[in-house]
Amino acid sequence: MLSLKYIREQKEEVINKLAIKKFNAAKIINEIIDIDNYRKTSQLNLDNSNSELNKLSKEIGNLYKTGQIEEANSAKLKTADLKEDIKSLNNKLAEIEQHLKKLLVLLPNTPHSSVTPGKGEEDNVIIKTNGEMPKLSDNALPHWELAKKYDIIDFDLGNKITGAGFPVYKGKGAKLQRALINFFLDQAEEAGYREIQPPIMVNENSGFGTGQLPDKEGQMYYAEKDNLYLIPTAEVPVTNIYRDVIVNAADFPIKNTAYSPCFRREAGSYGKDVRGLNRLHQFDKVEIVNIQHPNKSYETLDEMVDYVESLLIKLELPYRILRLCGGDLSFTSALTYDFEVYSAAQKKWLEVSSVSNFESYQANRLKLRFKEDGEKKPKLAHTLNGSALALPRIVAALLENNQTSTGINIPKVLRNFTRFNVID
RNA sequence: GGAGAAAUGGCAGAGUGGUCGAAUGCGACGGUCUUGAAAACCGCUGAGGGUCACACCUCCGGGGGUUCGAAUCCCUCUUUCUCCGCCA
Repeated sequence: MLSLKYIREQKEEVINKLAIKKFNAAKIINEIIDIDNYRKTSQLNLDNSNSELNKLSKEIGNLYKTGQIEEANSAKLKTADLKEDIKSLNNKLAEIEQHLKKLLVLLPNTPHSSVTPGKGEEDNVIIKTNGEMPKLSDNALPHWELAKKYDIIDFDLGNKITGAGFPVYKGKGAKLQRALINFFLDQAEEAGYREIQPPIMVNENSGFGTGQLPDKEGQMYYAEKDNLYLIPTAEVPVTNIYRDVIVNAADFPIKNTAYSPCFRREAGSYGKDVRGLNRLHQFDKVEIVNIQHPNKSYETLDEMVDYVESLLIKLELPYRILRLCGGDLSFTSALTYDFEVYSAAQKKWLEVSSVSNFESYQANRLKLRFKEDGEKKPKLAHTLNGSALALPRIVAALLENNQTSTGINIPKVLRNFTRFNVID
């Protein structure tokens, strides 16, 4: 969430910036400021009453010590009203704070200055297109046909065991998954990321910390009995490692990577674009997460973009990079670059990575801070993350783009991992 | 799942009703000494609210209670450890 200080001090700026995200913030912000003022006066009242009670208690203690029992007893009587006040002031303050937080959580992150206005997907800015477009024969098959032909991914079987969107990878299909995961993790390690194997279920606090809760609650699978959520991305557990932590500024940038299965309910997306591997309820992904000093987070974002790009080049896939417009930017992000690969048989661009800077938006929820040299108070750090990469659409593009009459060729960089060169 | 013990600052570890936001040690940081470093010595060292700055207030796992007053007593939840049971 945005910090109160920022909202108070840069009210107009916040309103204008949120307008780029098509969010009308004026009313909420005015309410927030009013409530915060009320909070301050209530806090002051409470503090004064507490202070008075503390003084009285000390006096009573002294009276007892010097044997002035009667005086002590009569002083005690005076505390009753005060205690009553404190109790109700406390309750009131708790209510105010809760209300304030509820409003703060409604505000999305402000976009970076490079973000252009726009309605949605159609207004995203293509900043680069690269790689060779494959030339397929007229009888080229989409990946779901190829998956069946070579018996490597079984959607019907997944449907039987679990339901739609839970495919079963078999034989070389399963090995290809494992190869990609290992390739991505090895690459990340080479780029300086520490490998993490996180829990794939998280509690409510973690879901709140990275911004999935409360607003995206319906997108996560939820185990009611234990009050736990299946993660939609490793971003959630990995970033939450640093919840309530004051990190050492000398440790920046803090780089972690993790492979995890990801679970998404995808409530509300029917029919369109969901064939085959295009949209699943469970999929595999390697995520990279960075924690960085506010002055350097955009440098780091660029590095992450370069890194993701290097993976696509190594996999020999045609790709393009988009800068998301205000209307398509996620609730928590300040700036996001999407990567899409071209899946030649479907003749579609498929999103395979999303690299974002959240600035201090998540950090404020997480209370992830750092101490600057010579400064007394800790400051909020910046968090960033990106997919590097999400597997299913990579697999879709690899299968479609590399199909030949004799089988599907595995890209050279993966052959040490798959230990086969062709799926046939 | 059952029985018992515990949870205190970056870490270790005192503290069983007032003078405790908290001894002591280690670590970190600053300084003296040194060509530099180590050692030694001196100093400093939690977070949040509030203030121009102070004052003041809150926080000793979470929540609730007793009391004029709670790190300390009571209830409850969570977590950790030990023992038993079960088990990949």
